[in-house]
Amino acid sequence: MTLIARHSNVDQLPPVWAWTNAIPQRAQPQSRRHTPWPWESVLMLLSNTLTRQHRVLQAGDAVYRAGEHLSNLYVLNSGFVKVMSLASDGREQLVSLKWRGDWLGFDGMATSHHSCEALALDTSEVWAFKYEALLAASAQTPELLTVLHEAMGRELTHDRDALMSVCTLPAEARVAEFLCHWVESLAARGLRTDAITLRMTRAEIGNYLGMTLESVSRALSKLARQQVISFVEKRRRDVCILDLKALTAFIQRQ
Amino acid sequence: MTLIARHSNVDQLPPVWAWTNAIPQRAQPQSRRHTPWPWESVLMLLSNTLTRQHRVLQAGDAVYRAGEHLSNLYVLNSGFVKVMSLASDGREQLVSLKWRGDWLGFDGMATSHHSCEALALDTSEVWAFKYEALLAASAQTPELLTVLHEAMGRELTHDRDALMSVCTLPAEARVAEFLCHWVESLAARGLRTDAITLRMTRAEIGNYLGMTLESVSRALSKLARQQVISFVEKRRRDVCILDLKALTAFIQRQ
DNA sequence: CGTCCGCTTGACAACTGTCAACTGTTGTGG
DNA sequence: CCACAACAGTTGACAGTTGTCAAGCGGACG
Repeated sequence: MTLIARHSNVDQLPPVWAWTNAIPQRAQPQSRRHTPWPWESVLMLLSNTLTRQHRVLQAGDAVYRAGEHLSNLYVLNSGFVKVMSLASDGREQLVSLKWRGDWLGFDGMATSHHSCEALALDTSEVWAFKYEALLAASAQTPELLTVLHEAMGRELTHDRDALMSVCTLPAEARVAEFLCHWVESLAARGLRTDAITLRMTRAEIGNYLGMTLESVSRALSKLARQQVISFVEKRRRDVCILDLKALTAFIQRQ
Repeated sequence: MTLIARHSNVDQLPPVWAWTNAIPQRAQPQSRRHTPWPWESVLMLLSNTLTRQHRVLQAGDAVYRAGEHLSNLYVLNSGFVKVMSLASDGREQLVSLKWRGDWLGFDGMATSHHSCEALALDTSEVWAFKYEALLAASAQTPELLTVLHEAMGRELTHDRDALMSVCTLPAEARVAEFLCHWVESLAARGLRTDAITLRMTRAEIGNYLGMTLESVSRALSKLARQQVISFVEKRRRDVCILDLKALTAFIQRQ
């Protein structure tokens, strides 16, 4: 339990946060691509200008389902959500993972009907905003519109990064990048980045990264063998990041 | 020149259109995922509510470049544009192809700086709209905001379809899907769909689909060998769609 | 006319998927 | 409380798709 290694730059831990399982720490230096955004002030802006509806979800519950009419956009206030795209022939694709502060529901804007499903992977809380009300408020408050567009732009950028990843990187590198991106997401929210709790099966990770669950398992085993990561006891979903530099190096070569 | 086969449902050809190389025909039944949108009325709405700046580009010219400040959004009025995402380590990824009526520039909304490059693959004309002016006008005209958001939603949906394609389909199927999608794009614009002019090298197609140029070449050769497509004379970039049903069948099985 | 570039094709190698066996954990019902 | 089934994960052997390398062809263009 206390075997989790800590990065040396953790000099002081802030008070415990209402955040799933993870203990917050000082904000860390950000990566190049994923610059921090003031999601806390965004949440405040939203609370001040709009009425919201809170919704608590258990793991497995859907925020929205494919085909549903787009009536709300959502902001994830706590927990962890996966977004699945469904093809008519039965293929499923995990296209995005969402953390605190992320928006949900943009995939419904093209046709007014959601083209994806958003499923909670952990106990989660979302704030639901009526799409119409959001648009109306945006007309009054340009700041709100900017916030919305920034979020959409980030989603677009993320999807394209994902596409580049599966198109240009070999399987092992994709797994390494997956872990790095997870770390960045935690860092951007001021959470500790020395250990991550994958609340997904190997099959889900594999689907997300375009490979089989066996390849995911092998890649993780190799990273562990090389002391880049380690697992907490027998819990193979709790990953300690032993050497972030080595992990990022894995993305580039091989 | 006249060797191009015609689908039997072409009973009458409308007058020639100012569209690159392709001759328009009756609008065809749309696919499930890519529903038609009234891009012509969108163009009219835009011309009525905003001042626009026309810009003509030659093949190779950039609509915008990565890193540039987001000052305009663009609507492609004619021609053909590719959008490239650039990684800091030099990798390049063709993430999107744009036809008439498509919007360009959303990738800059996350950070106010474009994260991609948009390069003309053919002589093209874009309409540039000041982003600030567009936002201001959207506050006045809700219809305009809806149009904008629909376009962003479509882009998001497209990117996720692309991700699912590279993650779940084998190389040959991806090539077939690429051709099908091209046909759908032509159909959605009322253009003839029996022949398409790829204004891209095999390497560009391969980059787009996450495979090597050799794999693209082999896949196209196989489709031609099976009479699903054919090439116009020696021009290996002009593809006739002989059997659209067989082509879509290629997406599913193998 | 010669070079460069795009494309095709073959031979081979390598990465990754498939199949199978095994372990360990979790949850359920007798 | 235990036996059992179901599920998640790991690992090995093997096969197959796809990448790599190379050669050759033909068109475009100076």
